[in-house]
Amino acid sequence: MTTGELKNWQSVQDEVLRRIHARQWKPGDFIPNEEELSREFGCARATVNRALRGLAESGLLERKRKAGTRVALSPVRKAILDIPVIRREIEGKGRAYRYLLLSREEAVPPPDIRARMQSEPGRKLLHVISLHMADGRPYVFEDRWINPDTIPEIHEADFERQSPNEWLVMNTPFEGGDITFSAISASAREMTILACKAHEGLFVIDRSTWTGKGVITSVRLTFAPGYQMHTDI
Amino acid sequence: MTTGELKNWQSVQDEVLRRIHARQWKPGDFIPNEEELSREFGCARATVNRALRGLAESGLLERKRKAGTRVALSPVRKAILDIPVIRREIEGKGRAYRYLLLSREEAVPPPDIRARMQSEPGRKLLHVISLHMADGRPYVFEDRWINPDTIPEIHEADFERQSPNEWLVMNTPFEGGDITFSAISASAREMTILACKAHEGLFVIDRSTWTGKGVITSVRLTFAPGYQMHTDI
DNA sequence: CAGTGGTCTAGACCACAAG
DNA sequence: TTGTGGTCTAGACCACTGG
Repeated sequence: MTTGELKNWQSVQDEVLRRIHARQWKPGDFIPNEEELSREFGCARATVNRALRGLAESGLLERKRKAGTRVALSPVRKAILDIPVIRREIEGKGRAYRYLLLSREEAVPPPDIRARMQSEPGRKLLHVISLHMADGRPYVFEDRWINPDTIPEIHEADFERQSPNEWLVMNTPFEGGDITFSAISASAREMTILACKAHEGLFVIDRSTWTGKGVITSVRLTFAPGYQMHTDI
Repeated sequence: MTTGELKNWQSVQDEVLRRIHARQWKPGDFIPNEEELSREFGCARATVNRALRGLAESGLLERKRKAGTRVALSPVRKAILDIPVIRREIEGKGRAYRYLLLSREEAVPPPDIRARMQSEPGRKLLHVISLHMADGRPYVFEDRWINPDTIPEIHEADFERQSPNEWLVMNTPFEGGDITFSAISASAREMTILACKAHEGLFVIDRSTWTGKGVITSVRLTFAPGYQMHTDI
């Protein structure tokens, strides 16, 4: 069967995907090398490379020099989650955003926070607690520690008007970080702030971000009951 | 200041990142076009393109034809989550994997499942419930519906030996799907199966996958207390 | 050692969108 | 209309790795 000329990398990728889904190329099989494919498709090898590279990045193909390219046996699928600013997330759902600063103080952090932020024992950090609301109802509760050493301008920030979440995103391009997703059961504090029932299951995101100068901030976002994080794969 | 010759796309990308982090190029700023940068760095335009394309995909740059390339104002960071087979996830943590089939039957699905799987009213689907254990303790509880119309070979699957999770990954390369993450509070059923206390917060993943023939499967994974999903950004 | 993917190049044309 | 990114090409060399 001839497939005609596939002149762009998208159509090459589509054709490769088609063959995998049609099980013409099965998991574990080696597929022809780039040079052969480029001859078959009537395009340059670079075009085939572009197509296959994408599929390898998404985990569907495994590529090794000398060995060749094979269809992944157990494809590790990758889900891509967008992490927008909370205000945008709420407004994006067509709901009215409101923000409330609950507290702002300098304090010595508890051991777990201190460890995550690699700050010295006894050193005070900025502790900001706030609430984001959608259509007047609590949406997510933000408990954040900020290291002023890595971001001195923080003292000029007005957290009455703008949430630390938004201020930091706009003012400190970070270089790296990590995110942890988990679930907790609502305790008295969450009950009060999020206006939920005792022991409701709550979705939690813990996030830390850093630059070359060290850890900037560590935050726990506790979402109101019913929150869902969704993505396509 | 001269940066010398940057001959590969990685070093070009690093240099661009450096300038953004050093706030030489600030959020909202336009950066020089590809042709200028390629002259400055002493490399081909394609090399600059490769470097900038990656940064645009990760959300740090915004590129538009004719307009040019600018540093994103509010970078929508993307977290990439690996979704491995559960057995691999457990074994990857150095823990002993065990799998238990709890039930397997043909049944008419409840309305929410039927809607998600786009199956006809009254049509029976395969319903498989199973438990994955790590070091002898419940790890995650798998409640899965499978549409035999889209994957007839399912009847040959031996779910006593291999979990539906693994069987499906190995046997049906899917074309698309969606994932939802949320939290619930443990009810009697979860208490029994996961051996946890009442009302503990549990992490939940709902996932559906499809091919051109329709929805293959829809699964709810309910994780034992303390489960965390982690990634770097 | 040799075969495969990974990358760079110089040049070309195309597609989109701002003015 | 025109400037910018998006892509393709043909060829070249490099880097890794299996045999």
